[in-house]
Amino acid sequence: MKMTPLITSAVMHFGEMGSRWGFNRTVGQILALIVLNDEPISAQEIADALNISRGNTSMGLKELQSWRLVKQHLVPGERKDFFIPAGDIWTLANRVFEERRKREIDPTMSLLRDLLLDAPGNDKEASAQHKLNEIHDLLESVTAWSEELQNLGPEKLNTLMKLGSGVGRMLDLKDKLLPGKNSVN
Amino acid sequence: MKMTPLITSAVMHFGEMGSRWGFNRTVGQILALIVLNDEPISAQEIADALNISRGNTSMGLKELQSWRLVKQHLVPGERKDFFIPAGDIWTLANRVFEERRKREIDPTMSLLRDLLLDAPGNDKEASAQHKLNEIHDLLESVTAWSEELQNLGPEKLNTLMKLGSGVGRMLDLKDKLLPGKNSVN
DNA sequence: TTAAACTTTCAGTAATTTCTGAAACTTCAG
DNA sequence: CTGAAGTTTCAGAAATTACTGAAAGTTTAA
Repeated sequence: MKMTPLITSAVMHFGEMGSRWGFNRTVGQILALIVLNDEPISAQEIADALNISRGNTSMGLKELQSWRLVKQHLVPGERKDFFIPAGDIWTLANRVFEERRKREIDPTMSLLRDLLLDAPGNDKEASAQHKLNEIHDLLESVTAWSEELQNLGPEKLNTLMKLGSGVGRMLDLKDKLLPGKNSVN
Repeated sequence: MKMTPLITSAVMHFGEMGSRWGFNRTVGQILALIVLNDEPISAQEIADALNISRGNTSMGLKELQSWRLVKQHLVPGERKDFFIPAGDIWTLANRVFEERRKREIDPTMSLLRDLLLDAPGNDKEASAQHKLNEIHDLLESVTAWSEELQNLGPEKLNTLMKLGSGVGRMLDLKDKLLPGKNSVN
């Protein structure tokens, strides 16, 4: 399980970026190692390759499983657990996206909903509430849309993304062809 | 500058979420306070309202300015600086998005480009490189697309988002109407 | 040019987060 | 059963990140 220089660089980078992506250094490193490795890899091999404690490895793997980024792969004859990525690159990116939405947006939406239920105590509060409402609506649109996009599936999503500036033109086109169909939601 | 209960709750929550959104607790609190406050507010008032040191306040404001989320607002007669949001809610959300892309995606794209330049040393490296390439392409699409969407401007973007599941249907429609126009990029 | 009013910086401290490793637990072959 | 091979947990140590407050810096009115 000696890492090649290329893999080492990538693993180290994913470690450094880890905290910006919502997990910590070792979790990022473990993820990179599992993704870049062609073979299923055991917890012990991971600990050795990254020079981290067995306990830390176990926690990192647990977290990656909670993010649904890696999964266990049981090898028939073997006693120990092996790990592999939970899907292709596209799937993994999606999972990170979704999981982050849950952690970064959902709690705020829920708080905002609560705060908007109370009657404002005075003008200041009324104005603040109005702004909180704007934030809530924005987050709601973004959430709904991201779910929509996920439902499109990889192929269509790719078509849409590759469309580039064509999206703008397409919207115009649609307005001409299907007037009054804006309220699809 | 006594905060009302509503504003206090919101400010505290934005503080707690701060770290998940890419900055720290006080920065989140300061942002919320500036956004929810109708009047421009001075650094000293912020420090008092949040019970944080003047130094910390100054650093937080500096960071928020580097994110282009708040800006100075010079009041004619006054000596001190006042602060206000750098735009409406939509603009602010966009800035956070953009700024995070810079911090979370761009460095990785740049590393991946470098790693893909080297010739693979063996089969393992060749395979890893292939995966890194996939990641690179994915990030590139996402980046390009998010720029595209920003160029659409708020109104069109909103139309697109509100379209909901209509997007899928629209893509089908487009294929029928404009066959062979997929390669807009 | 002075000094009052304000801002920024930064060394040291406090708070938080991550990591280790030993102990407890689980599973299974013999 | 028993113990070997493995995993998980968690209290404390280490590392990182955030915060304070005093000192240095800046600006402007007089």
